[in-house]
Amino acid sequence: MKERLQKAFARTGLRQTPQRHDVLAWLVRHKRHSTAEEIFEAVNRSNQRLSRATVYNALHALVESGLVRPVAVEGAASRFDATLDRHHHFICDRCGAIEDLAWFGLPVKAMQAAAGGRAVRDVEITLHGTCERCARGKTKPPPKTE
Amino acid sequence: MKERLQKAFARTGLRQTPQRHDVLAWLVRHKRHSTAEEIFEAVNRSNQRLSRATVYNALHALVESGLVRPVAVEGAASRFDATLDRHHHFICDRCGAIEDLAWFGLPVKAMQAAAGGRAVRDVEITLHGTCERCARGKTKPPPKTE
DNA sequence: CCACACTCTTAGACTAAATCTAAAGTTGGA
DNA sequence: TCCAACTTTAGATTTAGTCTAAGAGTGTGG
Repeated sequence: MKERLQKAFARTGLRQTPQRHDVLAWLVRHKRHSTAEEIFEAVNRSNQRLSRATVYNALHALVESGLVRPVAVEGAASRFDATLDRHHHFICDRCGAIEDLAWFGLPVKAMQAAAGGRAVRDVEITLHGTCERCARGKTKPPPKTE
Repeated sequence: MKERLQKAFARTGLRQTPQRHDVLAWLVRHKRHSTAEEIFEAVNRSNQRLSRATVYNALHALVESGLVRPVAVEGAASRFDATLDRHHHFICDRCGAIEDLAWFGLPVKAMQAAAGGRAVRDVEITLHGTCERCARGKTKPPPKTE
């Protein structure tokens, strides 16, 4: 694990500070999609002491170098995701949970046609719907009677 | 136009207040992807006087009823998008511009396989890369030399 | 091994986005 | 008309994220 992170840092040329290491390690270890605040608390709780600003700095550096990906969630604190493996996301309308989905390919031709002259670096796919827990009625049903 | 909005409201059963109308009208008329703040200023500038909270209320009601879609942008105020027509999005890494792309279909089977038992309501696709303006060097190049 | 330049981290102030609250205004149905 | 439910309002409040200035860490040339 240590080595995996070492390599990741080496590969991207990003200087590895203890703080950056801890942030990335947390994201790799915990597959949920944490907010900056959660990471801040979690890492501080364990060993290292690091400031809020450092969490943001580290996250930005990691995103910049591609080791971490921001998961865009509307109307809430953004979440982050170590992406040493490719995957898509599913967000539940009702409870807001973010789940990982297996990677599936895209219609590259159609996509490039739509993109026109733009240089595409990455594609982000998010499915929205109802997660299995919510579908089973584990959470309160939507207020609409209709 | 008026009628189009009328119909949209009727279709969803959402009560049409002047404020909601104005917010939706702005989004339909201006194809850029506005923030709540922009809408607040724009609508107030013209005719109606409406409070910040109302803009948020209206946007949430509209999103709820499907007339408007939030465009999740990490690390910035969320933007909104009247979607009476289907399309995807492109976000420029460098300048942050959000552009609409022509709709293209997805590999439905693979997608459903990845989704497993989850009920999918919608799919959101966002391409990331460099927009044409930035590619032409109209903005400062990235600091990396590498 | 030291000095210097550079990068990173820190605490806390600050800004901006979004929500909450309590009161007043609308609306439609009985 | 009257009532109950819903909507809007202004402004306070909460929360996310950035900024700043000072200090610590790192690495390279001497």
